[in-house]
Amino acid sequence: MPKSKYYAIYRDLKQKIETEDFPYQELLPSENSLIVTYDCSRNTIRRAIGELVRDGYVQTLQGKGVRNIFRPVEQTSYTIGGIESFHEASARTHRKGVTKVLFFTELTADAKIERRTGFPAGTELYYLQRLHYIDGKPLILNHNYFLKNAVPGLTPEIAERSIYDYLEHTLHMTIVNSKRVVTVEKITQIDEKYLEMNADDYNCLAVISSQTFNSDGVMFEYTESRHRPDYFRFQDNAVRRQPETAV
Amino acid sequence: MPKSKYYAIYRDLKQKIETEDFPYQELLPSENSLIVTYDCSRNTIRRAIGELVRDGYVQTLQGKGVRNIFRPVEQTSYTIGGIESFHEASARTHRKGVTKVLFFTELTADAKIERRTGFPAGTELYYLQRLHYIDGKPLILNHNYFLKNAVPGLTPEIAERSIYDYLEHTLHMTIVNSKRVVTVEKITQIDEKYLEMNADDYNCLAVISSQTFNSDGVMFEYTESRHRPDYFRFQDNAVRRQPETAV
DNA sequence: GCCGATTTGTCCGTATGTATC
DNA sequence: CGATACATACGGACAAATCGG
Repeated sequence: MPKSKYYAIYRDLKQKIETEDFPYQELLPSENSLIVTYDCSRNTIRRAIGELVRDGYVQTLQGKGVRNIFRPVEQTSYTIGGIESFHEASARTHRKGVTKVLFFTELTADAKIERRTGFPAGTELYYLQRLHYIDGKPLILNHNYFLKNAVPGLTPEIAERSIYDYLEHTLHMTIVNSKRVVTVEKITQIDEKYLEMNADDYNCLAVISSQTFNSDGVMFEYTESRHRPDYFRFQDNAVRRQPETAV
Repeated sequence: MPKSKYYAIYRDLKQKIETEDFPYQELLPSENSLIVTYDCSRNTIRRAIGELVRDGYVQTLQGKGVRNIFRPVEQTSYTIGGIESFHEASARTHRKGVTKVLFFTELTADAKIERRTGFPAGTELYYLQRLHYIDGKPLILNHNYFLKNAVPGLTPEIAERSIYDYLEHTLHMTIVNSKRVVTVEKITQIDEKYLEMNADDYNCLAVISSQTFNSDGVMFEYTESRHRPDYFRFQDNAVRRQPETAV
């Protein structure tokens, strides 16, 4: 948990915005007054505010101030920008998350797996299929590929609990970043069966493919998360930069 | 166009990474040496590097350095994090983008539109449907709602060229941020007709709903972009923050 | 295991530019 | 025009992580 000063200020401001201590559409206190409030430097305040901008909580306006534009939103969403395990996400949204391991094996990557995952052919991997239930409903079917020598000792029991917890707290791995792509794909018979869908209804689902890297710069995980479309929702806040071609 | 020093350094480093002036998986020159190279302060370098982290180009490792993890990727993607008009996006990816206006009208929001868009009932709006072609194929069907009094004088002719260009260069509006949600929805007859799809094949499509705000803090646009699933691709780079519940 | 050099992370203070009112 | 507010940039100090001797 980041215990830095800017992060504490960021969380405090964020919470004040969420609880409407700062009114919607109004300007927050100026940077200079926040400096006094939090007894810190200008840079530290600006850094906290910068995070809030990325979150879509506020917009900064040169010469005017910082406006609160936060609106509460359905919490079923997967928010972009951060990496979260399934268990962390369900805890954050106060839902009951359960994971069932459908399949667990070791295998060696071939040409087909290389194309799909990016792991070179010949790499030794763990491959597993897991089904995630939220409030009792099977909503996400995961295909995970883990680099065997980066994740030694993985077992179905661990996979049922939390792999990220195992990686971070037992193996002391540092997870750094994850490149993700959202696409829409045709449903397969496997999807239909486990996600309890009917191809006469929706015949597609939302797929998040991700390549995750640790602090050694190695991609240790490739995952394809297949989401039931009627419960899928992915959020983002984009900030406008003046285009290169502008006057 | 941001002409600040940090931004110039950011672009220079980015370009050097893309052209492999810095080798993949290796560390970039240290901050101290970059300070000499670019004749600037440490903060300025750090800011440029921070942007590269957000882009997923590099990862920073305390005590070690900054590692290049950039891999070239298909350019059909919509990248997250920035706001781009359709014309800007097709220029960036060197594709031929054409827009056709299917429908253009003025209307007043009712309860149904309020639920869908967030514009209060009674608000006067422009409503338009536009079809975007990429390299001759109709790939995106847009439903746009614009706040009439924020976007006066909008015409079908402008909508065929570029509305954002009109907003920024004629009306001198400053577009600030956009809240977006990606979902998967059932195809409609309209989609089927204009996107030249067949519901026996894919019966869903990817939908990006966005609420866009200007520097007065008013939401002036609600748009629903309906994408042909076989050409849809949305990219993201996520950075791991240590979870709150960590030891 | 320890120490020192290197490198990134956090924080502070200050100065100047630019937009708003 | 002046006061206020955010944006950019500089320089310095110390902490924390890494690595080699």
